[in-house]
Amino acid sequence: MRVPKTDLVACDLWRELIAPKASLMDKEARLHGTTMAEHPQALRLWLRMLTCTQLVETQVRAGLRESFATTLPRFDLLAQLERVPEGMKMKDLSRRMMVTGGNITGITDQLVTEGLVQRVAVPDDRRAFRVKLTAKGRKQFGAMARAHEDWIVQAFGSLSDKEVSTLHRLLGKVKEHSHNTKNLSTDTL
Amino acid sequence: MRVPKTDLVACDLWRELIAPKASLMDKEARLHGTTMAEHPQALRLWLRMLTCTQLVETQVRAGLRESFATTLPRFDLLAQLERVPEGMKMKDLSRRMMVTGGNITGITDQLVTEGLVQRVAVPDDRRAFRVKLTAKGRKQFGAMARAHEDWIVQAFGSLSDKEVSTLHRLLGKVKEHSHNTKNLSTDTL
DNA sequence: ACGTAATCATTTATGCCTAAACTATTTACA
DNA sequence: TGTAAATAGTTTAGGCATAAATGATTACGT
Repeated sequence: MRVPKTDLVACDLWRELIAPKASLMDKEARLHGTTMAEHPQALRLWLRMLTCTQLVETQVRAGLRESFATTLPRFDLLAQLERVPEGMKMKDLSRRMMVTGGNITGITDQLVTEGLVQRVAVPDDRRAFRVKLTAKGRKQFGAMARAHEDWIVQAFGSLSDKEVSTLHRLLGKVKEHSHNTKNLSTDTL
Repeated sequence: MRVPKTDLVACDLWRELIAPKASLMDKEARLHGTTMAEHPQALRLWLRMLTCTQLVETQVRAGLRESFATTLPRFDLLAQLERVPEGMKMKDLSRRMMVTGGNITGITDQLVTEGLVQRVAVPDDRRAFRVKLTAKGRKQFGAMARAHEDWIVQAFGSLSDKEVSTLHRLLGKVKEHSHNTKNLSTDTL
């Protein structure tokens, strides 16, 4: 984690600083009438969320590296393919993994040289490939997925079932809101 | 947003898949008696959290790039320095930002050539530097911080105050748990 | 004191990730 | 049909991130 990376990035803090600034209502008014009152709370939430993500991600990355000599992006790509026996086009992988196409090219190249996936030509579109797991890839992913699941369960092991589902629900709202507003503001990617 | 990048990384999905596997109690037992019952729920939560983080992070990165021609890691480093007029040692920056020392060296180099920070020798330790903001750096960071705050408030704008504080509290538990267990399992970094 | 160990910063090698430019193909439409 | 636009994938240049090795300095134990 990482994202890691991206540009991940995370500052653990400079939190609980951020002097209380005036003009709270102005900013709130700009935000199509939400009920959010003081911004610093959202900022603190964001920084904490970033920290949590990075902590879990770091552990997962270390596990993948130490136990399987692989990386999180490669694991993620294999995971996409695992339940799609006929494979996926690179463009679809790009969309699903929320990364750029050039990135998919690189990760796929690695997995091809490791013999875990293969590129298959698409009959009716000579531009496109279909990336699919090899038998070796399917076997190797199985072992990684089991370990991965353990790591994640452990990472959230301090929460009750109810707390997990509350988190899941609230983050769902954040996700939907982000998806809805992103096309309006900056149409990146 | 990742983050970044990070090795950030995120797969949006292969979620709501993961066949219900047997041996639930075995794994639960391994987890020092938490109340977590079915793992897939934790996995789904994790993937959603990763997605949310990456969505917000992508927007922040785009904003920093388009509005200020800078990057998230540089912004994060400036943020660390902003409230510490005497500056911080590179080692401290590394710890606070949860990245490796070599990374801090690179980001600091960039900010030095941009004239936003400077390295100052530490009198009683000729190995170390103290990195501090220049006047230009302090001014530039102020503008970025204001915009950044707006973006974050907007990203969480669909949540009520209560929901924000619930999220903050639950993620606090995850964070503490991670901090407590990480030294026991893998002592990375 | 002196030598070993720890610490601070940097360098090197490698990989992920992006944005932007490019190639090749397909689609649309006039 | 022929040309312009869109699409699939790759390439390139640059920044972020890590792990591991190195150099310089300081701390420590005996």
